[in-house]
Amino acid sequence: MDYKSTVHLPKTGFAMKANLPQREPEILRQWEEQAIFQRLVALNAGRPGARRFVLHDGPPYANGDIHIGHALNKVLKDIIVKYRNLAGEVADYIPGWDCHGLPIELKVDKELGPKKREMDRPAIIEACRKYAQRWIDKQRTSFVRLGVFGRWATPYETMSRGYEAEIVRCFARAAEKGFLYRGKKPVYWCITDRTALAEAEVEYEDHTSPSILVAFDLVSPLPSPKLAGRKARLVIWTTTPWTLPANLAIAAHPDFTYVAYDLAGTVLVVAKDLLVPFLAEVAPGELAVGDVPAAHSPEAHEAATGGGGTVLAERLAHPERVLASFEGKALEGLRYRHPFMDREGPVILGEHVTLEAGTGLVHTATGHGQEDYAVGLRYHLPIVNPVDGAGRFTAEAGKYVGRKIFEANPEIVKDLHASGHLLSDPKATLRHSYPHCWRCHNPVVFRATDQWFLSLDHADLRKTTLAEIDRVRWIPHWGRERIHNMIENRPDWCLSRQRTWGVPIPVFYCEQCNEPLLSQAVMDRVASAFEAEGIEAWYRREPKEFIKDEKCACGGTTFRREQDILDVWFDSGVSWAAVVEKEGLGVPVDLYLEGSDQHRGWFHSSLLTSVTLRGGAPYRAVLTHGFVLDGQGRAMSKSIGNTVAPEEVIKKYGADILRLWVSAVDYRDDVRIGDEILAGLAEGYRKIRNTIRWALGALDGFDPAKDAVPVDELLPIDRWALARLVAWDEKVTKAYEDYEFHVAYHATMEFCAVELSALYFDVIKDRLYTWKESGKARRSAQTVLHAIAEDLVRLLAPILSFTSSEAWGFLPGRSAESVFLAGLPRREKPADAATLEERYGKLFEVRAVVQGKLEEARRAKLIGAPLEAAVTVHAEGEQRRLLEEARAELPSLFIVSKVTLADGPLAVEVVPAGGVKCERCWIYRDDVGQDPRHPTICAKCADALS
RNA sequence: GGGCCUAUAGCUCAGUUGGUUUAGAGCGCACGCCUGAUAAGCGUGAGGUCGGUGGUUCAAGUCCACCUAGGCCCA
Repeated sequence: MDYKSTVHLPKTGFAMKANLPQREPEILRQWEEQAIFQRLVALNAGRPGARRFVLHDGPPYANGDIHIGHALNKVLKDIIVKYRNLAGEVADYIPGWDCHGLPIELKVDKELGPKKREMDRPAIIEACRKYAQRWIDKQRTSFVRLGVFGRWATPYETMSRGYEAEIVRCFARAAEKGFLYRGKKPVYWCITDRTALAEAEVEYEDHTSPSILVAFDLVSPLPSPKLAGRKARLVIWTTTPWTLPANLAIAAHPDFTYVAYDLAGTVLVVAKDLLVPFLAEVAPGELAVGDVPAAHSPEAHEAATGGGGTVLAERLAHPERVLASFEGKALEGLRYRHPFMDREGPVILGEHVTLEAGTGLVHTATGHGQEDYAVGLRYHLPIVNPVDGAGRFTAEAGKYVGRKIFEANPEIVKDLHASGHLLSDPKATLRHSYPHCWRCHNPVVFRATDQWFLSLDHADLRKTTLAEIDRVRWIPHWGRERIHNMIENRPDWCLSRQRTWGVPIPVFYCEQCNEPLLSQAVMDRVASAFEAEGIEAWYRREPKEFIKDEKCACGGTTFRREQDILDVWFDSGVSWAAVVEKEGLGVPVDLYLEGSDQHRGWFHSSLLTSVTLRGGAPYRAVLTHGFVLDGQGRAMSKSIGNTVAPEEVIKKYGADILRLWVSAVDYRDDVRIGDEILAGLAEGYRKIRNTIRWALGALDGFDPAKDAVPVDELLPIDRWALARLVAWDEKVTKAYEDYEFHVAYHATMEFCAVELSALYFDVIKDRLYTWKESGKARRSAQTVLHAIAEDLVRLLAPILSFTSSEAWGFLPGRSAESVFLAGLPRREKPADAATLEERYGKLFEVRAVVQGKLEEARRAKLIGAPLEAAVTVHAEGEQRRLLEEARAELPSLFIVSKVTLADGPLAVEVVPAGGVKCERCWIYRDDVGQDPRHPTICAKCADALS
C-alpha cells in the first residue's frame, strides 16, 4: 500500500515562489477595485470614539522621477498610516506636491526656448502648470506602485486654485499682524536683460577687470600709542571700482594680524601676511633685492602665506618701517572717510575675509555682494544700491549719476588717482572668472533690490518659535538642537523671488509715490480671483479690478502691480493651513515625517508660518530619516553613477522587497542600499514567506470555527508556541508604536527562523503529518498554526503589504475580506505562559545538547536522519525530574525514535534506533506490523488510519 | 570653516544608568544531513584588536579629548 497518500502533507495555493514583480500589479488592481483604503478609513471613522491620527504629507517637488529617497520617505509614512488604521485609528493620508518654483520654470524655459520671449506671463504659467502636472501623474504612478495607500485621486497640489488662494490669504494674515516689511537684498542682475537671475542662471566665464588698490583715510587713531598723531590709511583691493560709490564699511578678519607700514611718510594698514605682495605692487623698492614677486601671482601668494615674522623682516629693505602691528579685532569700530562720497564708514569684522589676494581689508558694499550684505546686516548697516535695473548710477551715486557702471570704471579710477587715493597703476587689470548671464553672456552684477521680508523679531517671533520647538517631540531628539540653532541664527526671511512661476506677492504700488498698498480688502479680492482663475488672474486683470475705494496715503489712486512672486518655501510652509485646516483635520497634527534636510526646509518654513499666523507649531512630533547612500556608504550621484532607482528594484525584486528594506534599516541614521543588501533582504523575505506558507499548508482542511481547540485544552508545546506568538505580537506592536521598524524586522526574522521553522514546526511535523486527521492533538497544533499565520500576515501587512494581502486569501476562516480590514491581533497569552516558557526553555537546552551529539553521530556515519537515532539522556536533580515529567514528549522534541533517561551529570549517548522503521511515520518502533491489515506500519499509524 | 549626526562580524541590527571569565542575534558563508515545506527544510562550524590615538576609572564597545572616514544643512 502507498502510505504516502495517507500522510497529511502541507497543501496551500500560496505559492512558494513569490514572483512579486508580476503578482504585485494584480494585487494593486484588487486594492483599487475594492477601494480598500477608503473603506478602511471609513470603517475606523464609523467606530464611536475612534482616535484620529494625522500624518501630514510633505510635498515632493513635481519635477523628475522619484528616487530611492522618495521611496524610503513614502514607505515609512505608509507603514505608519497602515499600522494606525489597523490599530483602529482614523488615519487618512492626503499626499501632496510642491509645484511652483525655479527648477520647473528653468526646465520649461529650456523646452520653450526662444519662444518664451514672446510669451506673456499667463502663457508661461500655463506651460509650467502642464509640466508640473505631467510629473505629478508620473510620480503618483510610482508611489502607488510602491503599495502606498492614500487619497491618490484627490491629492493636494500647491498649484491648485484653492491652494494658491490660501497662500495669498496667509500672506495677508502675516501682513495684518505686522510681520512683513520691505527691505533690500542683493541678487544677481543682468543689466542687459534687465532681470534678476538665479544662481543656476549664472555661468562663470573669463573676464578682464580693473585691479586697483585704494587708500581710505582713517579719521580715528590706530590702536597703538606709537602712532599717536599720525594720519593713517586703510588699503583695500577691488576689481569693481563701480561698487565704490556704495562702499559703507571696510571688513577685517578678527584673527589676522595687521601692520602699519610707513611708506614714504604715509602710514598704510594691510594684513601682515600680504605686506610683501602689496609692496611688490606699489613700491618694489621697499623689498629686499631680488625679492619682487609679481602682484597676485602664485609666487606672491606663496611669499605672503609662507613667511613668518622673521622671514618678513628679511624680505623688507627697511623692516623698521613696520611701525606697529595689531589684531584685526582691535580695528573694529575705527572710522574712515570715504574717498569721494560725503560720508564716513566703520571698520567691521568678518570671517569671510581671506589672505588669498588683496590686502586683508575688504571694501564692503552691502548692496553689491552676498557676504557684504550678510555682514552688513550684523552691523545694522543700510543696504545701499545706487544702480538701476539698466546698470546706470542713480542720484545716490553722487557725481556719477546717469553713467553706465562699467563705463564709469575708468572714470572712477582716474578720479581716485587724481585725488591721491589710488596706490596702484591705474591701468592694472586682472583676468579672472566672473559671473555672466547664461542668455546674453554679458557680465552680471550684484544689485540690491526692494523685496519683502518676514521679520523674525517682530512680536517676538524668534523667541516664540524657539519656545515652540521645545514643545515638539523631535525624533531623534537631536533634531531639536538642529532646528533650534537654525532658528536662533537665521536672518529675516526674504519672501520675494524675481520669477514668474509662483504665487504673486499680492501688493500694489502707488504710481505717484511708489509706496506699497498692503490692504486686507484688496488681498481678499486677489485671493478670490485666484480661487476662481488661479494666479494667472494677477496678470490678466488690471490693478483697478482689485482696488475699489482704496487709496494710497499720499492720495494716489493709480497703482501698478508687484512683479515678484513668493518664495516656494512659503507655499509648502502653509500646507498646514491650505490642507490640514481646510480639511478640518485639526492643527497641530500628530506627525511630520521627512528627511533630515528638512530641518532647514519644510519643518522650518512650516514652523515659522504657523507660529507667525497661529502662535504655535503645526505639529506635535517630527520624525526624520537619514539619506540613502550606496552599498559602500557614499552619497548617491548621477555623476558617480551609483544611484539605485526604485523602479529597477521593483522590476528585479518587487515592491515588497523594497518595503522590507525600509523596515530593516535604522532609518534615523543614513541608510545604505545595494545589490548585496537587497539580495540579503530577498533571502529574508523567502524565510518569512515560507514560514507563512508552511503554516497555511498545515491548515489544509482546518476550519477554525469548527475545529479550533480552546486555549486551556491545547497541548503544552502548542500553548508554548502560542505564548511565543503573543510575545512576538507584543514586540512588533511596540516597535510600530515606537517607529522602530527595524526592531519588528529583526524580531520577525528571528521568530520565523529560530522559533518557528527550526523548532516548533519541526517538532510538530510528525503530529500534523501522521496523526489522526481530526484528532484533538492534531487540531491543537492547527489551532496555534492558524493563530500564527493570521498574526504574521496581519502584523506584517504594514510592511509586506502585497504578500500579506495575497496570503490572507489563503487563510481558512478569515475574519475580513482584506487583511487591512481585519485589524490588529488582540490575543492573550495562555494563563500558564510563564511556566511554559521556563519549562520549555530548560528542555530546549537539553535539546541543544542532543543535537550536538546527533551531529557527531552523523559525522561518524552512525546515523543520517535524526529519526534513525535512539538517545540516552543522563541527568540529575531538578533537570532529571523535569525530563522525567516530560518523558512522553521527548522523542518528538528531539525528533528521534526513542529517548531513554538515565542517572548522572548531563550527558547524551546516541545509538542507531532499534526496532523497525514504520513505513508511514518513519519512526523506528517495536510495534510495527501489530495490525495484520498494515504489516509495515506502526500501531499508532494503524490507529490513525482506522 | 560652522551647526547637527554616524562609525560593533561579509550584510542588517542588539548591546539596558561603564561591571559576570570566551562582545550577541539573524542572514550570508563553509561543512554535513534529509528528500514527506524541495528553486524548500534541519544540524554543526568558522567569522569581530567594538574606525584610530590618547585620557578618566579598580573597571570602557559603553564616559572625555583629539584624529580619520562618511552623511545632511550652512558659509
